[in-house]
Formats: sequence, structure tokens, C-alpha cells
Amino acid sequence: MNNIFDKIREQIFNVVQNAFKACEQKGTLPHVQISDMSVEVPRERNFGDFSTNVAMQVSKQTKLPPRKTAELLSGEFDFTGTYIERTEIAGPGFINFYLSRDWLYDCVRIIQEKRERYGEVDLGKGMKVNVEFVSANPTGPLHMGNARGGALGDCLASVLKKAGYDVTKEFYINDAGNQIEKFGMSLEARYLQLVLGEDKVEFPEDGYHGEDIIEHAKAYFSQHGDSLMDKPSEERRRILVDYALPINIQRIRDILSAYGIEYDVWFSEKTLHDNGDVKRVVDYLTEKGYTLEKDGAIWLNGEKLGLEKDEVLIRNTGVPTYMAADIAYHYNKLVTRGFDLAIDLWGADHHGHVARMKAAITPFGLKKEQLEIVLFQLVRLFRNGELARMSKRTGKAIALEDLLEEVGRDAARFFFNLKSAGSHLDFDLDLAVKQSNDNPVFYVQYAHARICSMLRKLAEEGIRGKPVQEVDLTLLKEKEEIELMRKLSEYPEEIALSAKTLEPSRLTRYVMEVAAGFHSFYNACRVKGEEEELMMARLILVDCTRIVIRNILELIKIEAPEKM
RNA sequence: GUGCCAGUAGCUCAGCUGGAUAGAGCAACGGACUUCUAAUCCGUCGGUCGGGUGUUCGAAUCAUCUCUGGCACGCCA
Repeated sequence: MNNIFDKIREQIFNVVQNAFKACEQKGTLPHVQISDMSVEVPRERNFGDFSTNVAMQVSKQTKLPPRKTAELLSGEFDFTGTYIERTEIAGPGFINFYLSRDWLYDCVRIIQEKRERYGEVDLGKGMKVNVEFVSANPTGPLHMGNARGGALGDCLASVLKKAGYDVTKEFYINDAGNQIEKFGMSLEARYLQLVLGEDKVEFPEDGYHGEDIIEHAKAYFSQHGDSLMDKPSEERRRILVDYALPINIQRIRDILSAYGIEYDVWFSEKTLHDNGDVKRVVDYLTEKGYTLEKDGAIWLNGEKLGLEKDEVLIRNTGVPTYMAADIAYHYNKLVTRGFDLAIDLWGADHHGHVARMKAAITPFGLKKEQLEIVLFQLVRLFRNGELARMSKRTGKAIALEDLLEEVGRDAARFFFNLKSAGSHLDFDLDLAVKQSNDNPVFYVQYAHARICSMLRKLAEEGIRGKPVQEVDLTLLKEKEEIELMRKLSEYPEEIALSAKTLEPSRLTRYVMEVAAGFHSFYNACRVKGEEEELMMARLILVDCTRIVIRNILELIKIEAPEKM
């Protein structure tokens, strides 16, 4: 048993179920089917350690007021072999369970035994999951949307791993299609401007206007001179793209790596075109009657898939659209490579694509649920209380690179993981760099450093912890100690919930609560200088706290400093 | 115009598969360092959960209408 919550839920469920049976035998209650019985930690401490709503849930079946049902059940409760000491009926019919503190001490023992593996749950049961995130166009620098998506995706992948999923992290390189055409066009125009003079060559209106395009052209020119001038335009563009694209991709890899993100797979869109997958997928859809021809193009039949409108798959020029490639890509993930589930993180501006993408995989015998899209809202940066659009350094739109330089990796990752994906994020640049009490990053890191410092100080005096089996944990009974143990006990639950809801941000908020619990404990209780037995018990508790904080910081890839 | 997301304390946000008196941080105010790190802690103040109606034992949570903000509606991705 590594999740104390599961154990307690099981105990409470059994106690309740046996009570129902006893009532049924006595004839005081009819036979009931227990469904939707919740066992939760109540909001208020004086409502007990755990509480269930079962009496309310079955009120329709018992045809009795919930409180009455609760009373009848309570009369039959048998707590033998459980943590439960007593119960109370409260409110509209809640049954509140008051537990012996042994459950907390057992939890401490679990943490001591599991160490860095504490928090693992087997929700995924080895299910193969592909988490795809960032997947930025390799035609320019990474922006704030990529930064948020990166932090969320990376942490989600870590959480899913911890929850027992077999996770693959993936970056989809959009190295084919329209934007690459534009990239080539833009590079060519800059190159020609360089050779012929800026005013001699007009820059395409819908080209990429960024400084980086000019830099690529300059760099190529300085290495190869005007050798491209006697080549046909098409070849010239291809050569320039072949030159600049790998540089951009490498740059993206480097910045993401500095951001703490390492992918398992870098998947090239181009390979899907080159090996015929895109064509095959469209042909299959056509064969099965999911496409129609209109104006010389091949469209995905919206009506047949329950969509609002049709979508072009193959343009009348014969060139496939992004949609066609995306279908082939998801086919590749879910069929060719056999992932049970694909999770994509997209900026909220792509929400219109969600329904069609999920629908588009169904003709292949896949279920819509096998593709989960996590949408995240866009980011606004604030500096000096004002909307910050531009980088201090470059005067251009703020890139991930600029953000890392300004606030650092820890703050960036922490802040992007603080708010749920669905809420708009206002990122306070000043707060993120502030080394003070209102910066949550430091708050958590400080708790960890403080613990390490305590352990160091004790070690200097030759005091070291004992194995938990030799320690009397029942000495931990101060309010702050109890609260801290409770908080630590929730960790596996938090992992499970984060994984279920695909919301890694709750873990960031949770670790702040752990840190708060520790700081309160620290101010209320001493370790060093206390009587030996108590000191040893508290040492265990402090060590458990260190384990959990470090565990989570590692998971969200934020440094856990031993000194501050 | 249609669709999606959001609207909760002065600010930033949790809570949303219906549950008890709606929470946290920041800000404001008042306290706590001769003792393991005060980057900390303790306390006070702060709310018509955008508004209306409905569903029910019970609604911040579900339905519906409405207001406000963001986004999307392309042979772009």
C-alpha cells in the first residue's frame, strides 16, 4: 500500500457497505445500490478527517431523509481493524469520520520507505501516451505562447509518468508546407536584396519580416557569396531553406534545452509527405466516402463527420493542406506507432481545430477520446504594472530567450505552471525576479533550503536521524505537525488528480501549500535542542517534507537549492 | 452573425463530474527574531461567486437567457 488515501477510502467504503447490509437484514433499510459515494477530506477541520455523502446519495432509494439514513447506518458501524475512531452526522446528512492519528504516522512510514518514489500512483497502468507540445514553426524564434505550452507540456508529461503512464514527449517539426514556402521566399528576397541592393528587390508582403531572416541571408552570403544568383528561383529557395532550417531547429532545441525540456522524439512533418503517408490517408478517407470534390479540391466531408463545415485536404493545386498532414500525423501516432492516447497542447487560438481533428481520426477506427487537446490561453507580460510587449534587449517582441535571460528558468517554469491552462495568464516580470517574500518561487525554494540547513546544522553536532522503525512517531502531535503530515499525505492524490484532469498546475500550487505547512511548523516547533525522542520524530517529519518538496521541484524541473 | 473559452475579495487566481459557514497568495493594518535561515510566522480587514430564471433536499458548480472581455470562423497553420 503506497497511497494512504486509497486504504482509508477502502476502509470507509467497507464499513459503510457492511452497515447497509446489517440494516437490510434488520429490515430498517431496503436493499440499496451504492453509487457515487464520495470519501473526501472535508473543508473544515472540525468536520472530521474524512467525510462521505453516501446517506444523501441513496436518499431516493431509502426514501428516508439523509440524516435518518445516516443515523441507521451509524448504529451498525463496526470499526474493527480500521483507523476510524468515531463518526458524527452533520449538516444535511454527511457522515464525518474521525480517525486515529495512526494513519498519519503510517503515511510518514510510507514516505520514509518510498523516498523519491513516494507519490507514484498506478493510474495509467502502463498506457502508452504521446505528449506533443510547443511544435513551433521553425521559421522564427519561440514566443510566450511556446513558453507557456512548453512548461505545461513538460510538466504534464512528468506528472503522467509519475501516474504510471508510459510517456513519450514529442516535438512536431513543421518543416513542410506553406510556411516553409514563405520562409524560402523570405530568405530569397533578403538574399537578393543583399546582392542587388535593398531597393532593387521588393520584400513579399506576407513574408517573414523578422531580423533573423536577414541574418540567415547575410550568413549564407558571407559563406557562399553570390553563387545562388545563376540558379533558378526554386532551387535558390530550396538551398536557402536547407541552409537556414537546420540552424533554426537547432536553435529551438538549444533554447528548449536551456528551458529544461528534452524531447524523446523530434518528428518531421516532411517525412509524412515524402513517404506517401499524407496521400495514403487522404486516399483512404476518399475510399471510405469521407471526402468530396469541389472546385477542383478534395475536401473532408464535414457533414458526414458531424462538423460544421467541410475542410480542404488537397488544394486544387494538388498540394495537401496542414489539415491533411495533421491527420496523417495523428494516424502515425495512434495507429502506426500504437500510442493508446495522444495529447496535444495547443494555444487557444487553435480551438477551432479541435473538433475537426478529433472527428478526423474516427474513420480510422480510432475513438475521439484517444486524442486529447489541452488548450492554453495566451500570455500577457507585465512590467512596472504595464503591459510589456517588447524585449528590453532587442526592442522586439519578447522571445523565450529574452524571458529566460530576464527572469531565469526557475521563475519562468514556475509561473507558467501556477495557473490552470484555461485561464489567461498575466506574467509579472518584476515579481518573477524579486527576491522577496511575495515571490512564490523563492517561498518554496526557501523551505527546501531551510530544511537542508537544519539537517546540516544537526549533522555538525553529530546528530543524525534514526530509521523510522526506531522512532516514536506518536510524539508528533502539535497542531502544526499534524497539519504538515496531512498535507504530505495528499501528494499521491494530487498526482492522480493532476494526471486525470491534465492540469499539472495544481501540483505547483500544492507544493506551495507543503512549503507553507513546513514554514508554520518551523515557527511553532523546534527540532534541535529538543529532547532526544521528540527530536528524532521531528527529524523524520522534516526529512519527509524535504522528500516531497524536492520530489515536486524535480518533477517541474525547478532547482531545489540546499542553501539560499 | 455563429461557435469556443473566460467573468469568484482592491489585484492575481483556486474551488466547477452539484454538497456543510465560498478559499489562497499579494496588497492594507497589527504583532513575533539573545534560540535549527525573519526570503519566515501569527492575527485582522476584505465577497449580491457578472446579472436573471429554471432543475433539486441542496447551485460558484448543471440548464437556459442576458451582459462584458478574449479568441476562432481561409484552398493559413
